[in-house]
Amino acid sequence: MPKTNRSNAASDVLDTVPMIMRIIRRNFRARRDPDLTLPEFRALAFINRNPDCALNEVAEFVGVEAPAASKLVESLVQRGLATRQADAADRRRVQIRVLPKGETSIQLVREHTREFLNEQLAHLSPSEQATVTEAMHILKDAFSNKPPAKE
Amino acid sequence: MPKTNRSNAASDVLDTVPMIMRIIRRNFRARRDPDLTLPEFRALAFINRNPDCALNEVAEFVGVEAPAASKLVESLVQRGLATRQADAADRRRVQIRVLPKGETSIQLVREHTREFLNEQLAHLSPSEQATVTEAMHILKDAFSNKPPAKE
DNA sequence: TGGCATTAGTTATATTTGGAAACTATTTGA
DNA sequence: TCAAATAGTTTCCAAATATAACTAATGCCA
Repeated sequence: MPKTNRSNAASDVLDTVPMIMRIIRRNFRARRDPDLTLPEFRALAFINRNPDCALNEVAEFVGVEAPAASKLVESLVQRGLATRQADAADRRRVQIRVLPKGETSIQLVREHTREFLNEQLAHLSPSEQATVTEAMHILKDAFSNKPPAKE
Repeated sequence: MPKTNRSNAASDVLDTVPMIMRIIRRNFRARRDPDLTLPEFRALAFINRNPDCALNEVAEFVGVEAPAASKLVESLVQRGLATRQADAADRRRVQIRVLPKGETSIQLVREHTREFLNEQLAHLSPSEQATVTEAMHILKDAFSNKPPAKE
């Protein structure tokens, strides 16, 4: 049985991370590329992180069924943001990739958000910034070392 | 204005927070109350944080227009998760509240997520946990002290 | 090898969802 | 007191999504 209480890092993460995420999302909504819906942006970002990914992976990540993902990717392809080609090894699969145009589109948004966060964190002291940086690295390791929680 | 930070806390936050959020959301999706959609859950959580809030506040938070929010809240009310009563001071407004049933529904999900995070962070050393906790408090302050992003 | 089951993705159809506009009720304010 | 404004709801329509059916490719194993 897992121990509870104390000042519990998990509770702090659960309080704080969604809060920051809401703020990021609000900022995103205000500044987003007007002809890129949020699911489209999310799909594009996922594909960018996972080059040559399959359609069902995109579907799972965005949280929609295969047909919706198919149309979503289709529209990205139509607009020259991504490509979709049959996998040579298994010709049922498609390999989806982000094209330079799509990449710049993502990075633009990302840069906006980064600047926004920078403003928000500008008033922190150097030691506070160092603590934040250190914590982020700790968390990144903690979560990427054990990505899937099996059951 | 202090530009150009070396190891840039903002970049670290931007790398890490969305990643954790994706993991939280995947966990949520796997365990969520099957008859509570994600917008419904988000609305309920918002109402819980903001008792007696108005409809347009819910709408803005969830990111939909008023009619959609109206239907959403209606469905919460129908299922006994929330109440909606006219504000005595201004009878055009509604005051929305979470009912005990809705509250337990939220807290159940929250508790699941907290346990999940706890597992993920269980392997951190006490000093690492302390760093995380400290960073979370720093970030919470940084973001709640300056909620509106000026231009 | 042949043939059947499975898998990935697309197309077709139906349902649901969400938005704009119109409407009701209430408040403001001139 | 009446016009304008505001909060929310209802109506109606367009867009988004799911389910089901379909195509094509692969795996399996007899």
